[in-house]
Amino acid sequence: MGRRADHSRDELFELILSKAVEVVENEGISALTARRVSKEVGYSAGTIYNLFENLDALSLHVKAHTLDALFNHIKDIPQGESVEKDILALNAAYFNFLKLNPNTWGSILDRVGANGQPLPEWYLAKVALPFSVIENALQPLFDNDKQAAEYAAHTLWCGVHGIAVLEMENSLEAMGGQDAHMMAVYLIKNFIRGVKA
Amino acid sequence: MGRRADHSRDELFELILSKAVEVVENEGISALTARRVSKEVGYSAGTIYNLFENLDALSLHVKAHTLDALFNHIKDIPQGESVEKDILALNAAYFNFLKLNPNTWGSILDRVGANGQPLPEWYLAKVALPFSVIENALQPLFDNDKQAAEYAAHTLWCGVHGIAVLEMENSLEAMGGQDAHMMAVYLIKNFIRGVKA
DNA sequence: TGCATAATTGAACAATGTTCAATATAAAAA
DNA sequence: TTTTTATATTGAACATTGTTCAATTATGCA
Repeated sequence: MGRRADHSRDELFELILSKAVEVVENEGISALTARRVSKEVGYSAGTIYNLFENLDALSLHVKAHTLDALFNHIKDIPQGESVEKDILALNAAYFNFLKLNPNTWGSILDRVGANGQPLPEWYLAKVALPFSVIENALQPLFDNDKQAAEYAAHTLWCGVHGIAVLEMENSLEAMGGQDAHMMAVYLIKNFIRGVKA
Repeated sequence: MGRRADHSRDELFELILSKAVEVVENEGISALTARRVSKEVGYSAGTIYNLFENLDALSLHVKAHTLDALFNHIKDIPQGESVEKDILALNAAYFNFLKLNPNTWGSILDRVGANGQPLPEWYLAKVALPFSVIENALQPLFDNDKQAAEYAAHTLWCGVHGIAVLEMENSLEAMGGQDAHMMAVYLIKNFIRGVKA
């Protein structure tokens, strides 16, 4: 078959990406294969390679989509109470997102940067967005020192991320099956108290 | 070829495992294939399946080996100064280990528990060992409350782990390329100060 | 020595990512 | 409208993967 009138190049890009997201949401990143996506889209496997350099590129876009969704999920959380309450609200929203999206969020952990290539700028920018929300919430602790708030936000949220990662891979089983959300609460409370002290 | 006198069953198990570790150390987990390991060992690929249920089982043993190595790397770090100094010494050793063993440590993150199966008990026990070292170091902060020290150790070290994870996948690039070790120091100091307060 | 047991092989299968010559269609030119 | 050009799409093909298993061969024992 030759050129179709079905979709423009951009439409096809979005179509493939949306079907890929759907597959990952429903069945996890391991189900994301060229033939599987092509079947969902109604094109042959080769067509995918016309729009994405390779499968890694496609899965990177799926991950980017998840980062967008996470950002949208936390960016409008009501803020303005105490720093601790604000951060804990973001934390709750974060773990809520993970519970709602185990497969897509799990895909973020899979083989990121494992191909040796550095992550592209546009992707790193999406990684940074959720962190910026935390930074804003922490800012009052640091007066007008943006650098300090940024550093604290990065540090604290990497920590929260670590708890989520270990939960995701079922390693929290090794520690009496503690609840990840509550562990994060404990980490946050003590971190903030330490910063204040 | 039939049964050889070269190795006993146990010897062959260890031989395969040690070659697998070697491959992962040198080239990363993605180089761990049945044919590759079998070539290193001098047996056919089928033989591996005589000793390991499948490749996931082999790679789980490789990861377990890494956990052992990590535990051995930190278990004799001198302790007995202040809690903060003790923990920071462990932290330094931890990041030193990661720097020395990027491929094997990176393999720990790869697809753990992604097959849907729960992790076996013997593996979870190895995950728990390094945490117990942290627990001992934190104990003085909690008098004789072992539960509290354990919970704090789990929480804090999951946090440190998270920083290490993001560094490993090059995502710290998204935050101005901060030094992971120093971020962990910052997290630890504030956490301990918070617990003390 | 011969037999039973078990270990080892290697071919085979299905599935994967990826490439690319052939082809069919749409757009442009005549 | 007809012809030409350009390009999107296919599907077969290749290399590599995990995994299985009948056939084979070596070992330990009777």
